Amino acid sequence: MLDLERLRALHSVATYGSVSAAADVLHVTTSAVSQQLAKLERETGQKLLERNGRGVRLTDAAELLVAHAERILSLVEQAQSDLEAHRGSVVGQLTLAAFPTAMRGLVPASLRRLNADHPDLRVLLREEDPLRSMPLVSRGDLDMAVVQDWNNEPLPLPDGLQKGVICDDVADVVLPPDHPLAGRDEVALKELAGDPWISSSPDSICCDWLMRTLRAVDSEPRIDHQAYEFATQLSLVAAGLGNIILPRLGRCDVPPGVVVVPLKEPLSRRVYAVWREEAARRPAIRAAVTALRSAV
Amino acid sequence: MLDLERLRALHSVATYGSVSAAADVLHVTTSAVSQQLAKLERETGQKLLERNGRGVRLTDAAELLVAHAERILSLVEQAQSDLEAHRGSVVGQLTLAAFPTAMRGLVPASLRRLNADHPDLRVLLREEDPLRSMPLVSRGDLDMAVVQDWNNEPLPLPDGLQKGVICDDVADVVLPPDHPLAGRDEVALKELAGDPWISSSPDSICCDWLMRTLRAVDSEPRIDHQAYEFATQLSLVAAGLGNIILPRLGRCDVPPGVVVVPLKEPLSRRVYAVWREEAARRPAIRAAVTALRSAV
DNA sequence: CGGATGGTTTTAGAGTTGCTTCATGCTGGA
DNA sequence: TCCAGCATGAAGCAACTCTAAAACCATCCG
Repeated sequence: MLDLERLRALHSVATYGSVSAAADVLHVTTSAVSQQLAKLERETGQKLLERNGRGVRLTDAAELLVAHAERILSLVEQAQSDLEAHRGSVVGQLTLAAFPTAMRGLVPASLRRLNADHPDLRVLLREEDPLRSMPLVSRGDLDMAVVQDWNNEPLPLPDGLQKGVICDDVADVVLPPDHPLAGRDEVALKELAGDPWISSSPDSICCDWLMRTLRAVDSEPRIDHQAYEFATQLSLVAAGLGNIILPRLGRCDVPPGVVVVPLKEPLSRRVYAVWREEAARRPAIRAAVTALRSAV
Repeated sequence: MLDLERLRALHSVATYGSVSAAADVLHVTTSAVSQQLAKLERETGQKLLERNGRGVRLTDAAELLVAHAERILSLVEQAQSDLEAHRGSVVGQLTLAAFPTAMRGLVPASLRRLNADHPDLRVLLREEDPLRSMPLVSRGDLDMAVVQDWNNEPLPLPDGLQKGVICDDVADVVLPPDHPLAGRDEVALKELAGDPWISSSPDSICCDWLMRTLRAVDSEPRIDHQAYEFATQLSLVAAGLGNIILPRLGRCDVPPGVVVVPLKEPLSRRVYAVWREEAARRPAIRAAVTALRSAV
């Protein structure tokens, strides 16, 4: 009888391309994975890996087995999920990540409610940008991630994941006190072409998006400054160094003087929860989605 | 992660009705099965078995899990089978049973040929009546069984098994030397109504069939004698104690005096090989079927 | 050419698992 | 009430599977 752990090891090698990457995902040493695969080769009587340069390559037999393993492992997770659903009660452990703003403006209230409604569920929380959190959900290190996309750029959802909408989050422009348009009731983005801008963390999904959005109205957008936190960014705005786009979710107090102006064509981002489709029926997942939605 | 061995234990309990029966099928002690199931309960966090009289009963959660397990275990065996098929070469071990006549008239030649063509395949052979061999194939104790049915009574095939026709085997009537119809070229069964008959082993498929077949021409068939081997039965016929129906397959020398007479409406039985459908693609299974067919 | 580098396999040893045996508990029928 | 049948629990032993460390191997680069 084939062993599930071994199939999983092989599957991970196929997915992540090397023994060491697989070991990483499975949280064991490469030695363990290597030994498991050697045993799998003995059991099946077939060569599964061959050395290929510094790494390994799967043989045809291994590819065949991986195709089966994929279906088998998926069925197994579905079985677990169904079993939890049958139990009905929300218990156990849920590992959750959220992007920074949600972490402040959305998650705390949701989590308080989730804890109150389901005291036996242990939620482990961490802050993570969508670009990083979604692969972690796929590989099983996270059960759920709170992510967002912008209305002008839909988020690509990795295979095997499902998403549910949590809410929409409108963003405004924040201008320095002495900005010529500071007195306006609303402003169009292209009126701000040529202004200097302040962005958040350079390798985050937000920064990418800001660049592409400004490019639509300004061939050479000036993103002159960068700061991780909105509070810091607002200080820079107060000092007259540039504008920012500030989502309403998780907004903190703005310093005196700076002006928050709504956009004529509103920019909004949509907040989602994502999870593995095999886990869709877990009561803990359902409860977390409900809690996130009700906190808005 | 659920463990396949544990799922299999649960599945066996569901299929065979008790922990001890399951242990029997899995070739371990009841204690081992009991411990595995206890562990499975801890892992899933749900009660799976409850005591019921002297035995156990599955809970709803267990039934749910069994339904999943069925699909998972089937996929796993298919994967193994596919993997062997991919390898192509006929190696490993094949456990085969055949009904008594086939054991003598069909299997020896087939097996010699199979061994010659595939020296690396180890075939384990045993004699077993179809009524017993087919459940053994289902439960995995046998890989293949050679069985037969009669043209007037198709064989019911258990769920999950497949069959392939090997050959047809015509049967004649054997009459004592002094029988009034002993000189005939052929005879109709109903002409023999009222004669005494000799059958083989009382709990075999052949004896059942003989009874039902004779009843079609004789409301009160007289099955007066019983002997396990055809050679013995023929001696009884030679002694004038009754008639027998003798299949041509595996026929041994008939004693002097007794007369073999073909039937007007020939009775024939069809010989099949049966195997688990999950194992259908195993090269060893294919090779064995081929060898059986070519030996006819 | 030769050492540094990134990756895999091998080996030895420790901890864990899972089996068997034996003992115990529980239920239903003689 | 006792016995037979079935399930569970504890102790001991064998097998497994992990980690750590070292060996091995192909590539890259000075």
